[in-house]
Amino acid sequence: MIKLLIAEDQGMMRDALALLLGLEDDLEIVAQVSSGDAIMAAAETHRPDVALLDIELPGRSGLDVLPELRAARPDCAVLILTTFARPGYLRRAMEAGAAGFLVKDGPVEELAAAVRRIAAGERIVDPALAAAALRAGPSPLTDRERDVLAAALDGATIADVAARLHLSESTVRNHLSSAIGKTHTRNRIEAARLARHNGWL
Amino acid sequence: MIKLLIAEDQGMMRDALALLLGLEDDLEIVAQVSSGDAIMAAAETHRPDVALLDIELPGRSGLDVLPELRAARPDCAVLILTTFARPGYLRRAMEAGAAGFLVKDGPVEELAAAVRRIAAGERIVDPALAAAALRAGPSPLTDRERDVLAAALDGATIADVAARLHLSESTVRNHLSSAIGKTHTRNRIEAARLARHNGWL
DNA sequence: TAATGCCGGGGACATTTGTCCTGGGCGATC
DNA sequence: GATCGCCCAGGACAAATGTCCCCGGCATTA
Repeated sequence: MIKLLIAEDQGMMRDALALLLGLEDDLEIVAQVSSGDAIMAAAETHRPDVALLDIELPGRSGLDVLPELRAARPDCAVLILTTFARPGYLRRAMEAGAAGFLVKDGPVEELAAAVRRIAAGERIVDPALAAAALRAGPSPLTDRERDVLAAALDGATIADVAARLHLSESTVRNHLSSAIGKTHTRNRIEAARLARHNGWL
Repeated sequence: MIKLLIAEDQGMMRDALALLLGLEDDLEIVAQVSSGDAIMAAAETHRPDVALLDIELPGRSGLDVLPELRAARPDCAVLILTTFARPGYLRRAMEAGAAGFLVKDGPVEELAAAVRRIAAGERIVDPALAAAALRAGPSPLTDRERDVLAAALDGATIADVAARLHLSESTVRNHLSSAIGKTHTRNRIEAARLARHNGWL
């Protein structure tokens, strides 16, 4: 019997996954959580064999929790299940020790199969996505450039970003300019969008 | 027997919905499509009693198809099922004759219940969302302002937008300035984000 | 020890953006 | 026929943005 933890914020998707996987004879859902903050506690109490983690979650993201979960429960395999096929997501997931990476686009049958293979010790990666990850390369951004881009993503002015990060406007300007150059874009909006698309934020 | 059409692009969600609803004795899935372009043809050939439409779809959006579907098959009730609880979405859906509006956050049980009630002629709306729709009011934007905002959403410069819409830069500037004023925001990024959030695009 | 890279900060400068004003054309409405 | 709102367009101007310099501090590496 493979014990499963599901972390997914969208109620309908979470219920559906739990119901469908629960129908399988060899699978058992031992925990369902809807926020990233709840993952660790649920993993500690229910000791699942496989954790199904969404990335975009309220609280901490699945990718954030991943390293901690791997450290605390190395025998629990992690399958990242996400809507967005972003190269940087895949890269970070694999570097943090995920056993698999699945996009929600595929048919549901893929899911149960992937869970079984992962429980058996295999690794699962979408080949097309892996290629994209290699093509896009690792993030060219420094930590600060990432921070500044992330803070500028919602249309904040330079003054806003400077205030939010406790930096001077000059510094913010310089980091932004540098990020724009590295991403070969024309302004911070394009730079921020590209960075988000590649999973660099 | 209630005949159902499902339009949903995310494979895993579509499969899960079809499977779960198919388990109900009084429901029958007669068509599943993954793009907005395919909805009309499927509705014509399979003549469903209820159509479950996602909004964000490749090709035409569910809201785009809605009026046409209502006109061609008035006896087919439409239930909009979406990830995003945007006031403008709800408003457009109801004005175009949708019988219900459901957010994917809720539990799956809601869904089958909603389908039955809609098939029986009732109307379903999330009360909290309805309140938000009334609070946000109708879109204050003119058609052109909407176009220009939508074109500027991805970080395009004014020159880009002007070229894309075959307008002069002055005109684009003016429409943007007007949209910024109407949305009480500080720049086009904020204006575009707010408009998208409210479902005005 | 020297070189390198990231970080925080500042100044000068050109470009872009946003605002306000003007104007003409067009369709709907009164 | 006049009025109103929207559309398109241009000019003038202030503010924000992006680029290119500069500097010093600090940690890692060669």
